[in-house]
Amino acid sequence: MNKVVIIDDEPQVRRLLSMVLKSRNYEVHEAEDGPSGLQHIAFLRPDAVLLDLGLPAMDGLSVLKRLREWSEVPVLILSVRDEEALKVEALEAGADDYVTKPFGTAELLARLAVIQRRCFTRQHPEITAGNLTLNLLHHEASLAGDRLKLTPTEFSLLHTLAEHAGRIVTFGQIIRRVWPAQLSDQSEALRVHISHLRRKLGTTGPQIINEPAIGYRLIDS
Amino acid sequence: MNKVVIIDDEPQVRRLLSMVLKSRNYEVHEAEDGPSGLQHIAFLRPDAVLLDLGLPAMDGLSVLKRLREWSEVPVLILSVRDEEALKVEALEAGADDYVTKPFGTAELLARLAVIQRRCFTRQHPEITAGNLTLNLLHHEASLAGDRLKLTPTEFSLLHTLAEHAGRIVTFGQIIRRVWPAQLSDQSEALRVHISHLRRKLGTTGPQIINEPAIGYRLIDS
DNA sequence: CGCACGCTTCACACTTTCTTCACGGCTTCC
DNA sequence: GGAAGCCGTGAAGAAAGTGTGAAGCGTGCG
Repeated sequence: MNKVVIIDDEPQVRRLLSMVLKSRNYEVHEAEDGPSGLQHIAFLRPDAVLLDLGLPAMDGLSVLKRLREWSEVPVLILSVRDEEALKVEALEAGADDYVTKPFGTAELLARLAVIQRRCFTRQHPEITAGNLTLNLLHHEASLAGDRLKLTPTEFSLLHTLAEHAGRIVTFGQIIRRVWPAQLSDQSEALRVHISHLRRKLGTTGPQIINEPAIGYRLIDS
Repeated sequence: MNKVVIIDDEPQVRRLLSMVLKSRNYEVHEAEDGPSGLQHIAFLRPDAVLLDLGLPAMDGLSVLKRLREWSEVPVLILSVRDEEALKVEALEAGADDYVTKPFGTAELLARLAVIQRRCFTRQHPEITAGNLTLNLLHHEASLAGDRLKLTPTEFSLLHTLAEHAGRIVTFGQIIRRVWPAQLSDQSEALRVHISHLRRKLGTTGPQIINEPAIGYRLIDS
């Protein structure tokens, strides 16, 4: 059965969603704020998340960003606001789709089905490649037990490579991941960051191999 | 590079989209109606499609349904209409997302990135011919399990041949695929690259057979 | 304000890949 | 058999792509 976590502070919205989804055979779990929502997700490993942007205390965008540090579960954003800026921000932060309240149940279910159509290899909050370990939850990287000091961009870049360790990741894939919705060409910057990463990884850790005109590959050893 | 096909009957919309996407390093191809759009997609195998719902003659929904019979390329719907019924119908027919005109370029790019990221984690498109395997997503080729080190041109060339394994591919077809928008005659270079490929394929893999004055054919060994 | 930090841009040396050229072998056709 | 066209491949220069030090730019902070 499909598990869904709903994060919304309004009980009546949660009840409505819950009813609709249960009638479609979803297993529904509710949370009324960001922190408890994250806990639910970490514990239950749902197949999708419905997230309200307008939460008290910790807003939906922050929840999403935190979530995306360790999980790629499909997220459907719910919001009363119709501001393009917020939509874009949420999409850039890793949301999979966006529904504006009030919404029809048909549209909701259709969009939910779309974002779920992709089946994930569920993600551990930790990635390892050889003697390299990335803790996505805490944004920490360590090499053979020693803590690496990485800048945010470097971490994101290494994350992208490590996630597909051993395989080629194309320049386009990297740039879309590390610099989402950036108009200017980042390939110049990319080379520099690769250079920095290589220095920090040293000769004992995994190596970043260039595949000319295609991309990079992280290999153990 | 990322290939995108735009299907829209309004030239100014195509031009705007084309400009925006080209600045983001997409390779853009335009079509002004459904049938020619489908032809483009079939031939170019783009990484994403932007499809207008309000086309003359064959409407966007029909195009999408036809497309989904044989391709899973990510499709982003463009439409002036804001009817929920139509949105839902398009999403259910297999569209990946939906943007309502007029839209901001930032939102467009963000949504395009999202549906492409989905493609990134999707099942890897692979082509096989005998003991040769081409992973198009990662630009990797392997022969009996061992990875082949191919240059971009060699990969593209082998891709073209493998896609039609067993059948003749003419010089013209090859050159148009491997060197698009190249005016000078590449037949000299083609022979050299074929030579290199043959060496890398060795005697155990598929063989590249010359059909004099016509083209080449890849046959399983 | 001045400083530290991270990101980007630039310059330039270096590496890999692409194209061109040369030449010899092969096939076809008369 | 000979001429003409087609093809394969080594070698070398041209072009494209890559690595890295250093400088410039913006931001946040004491």
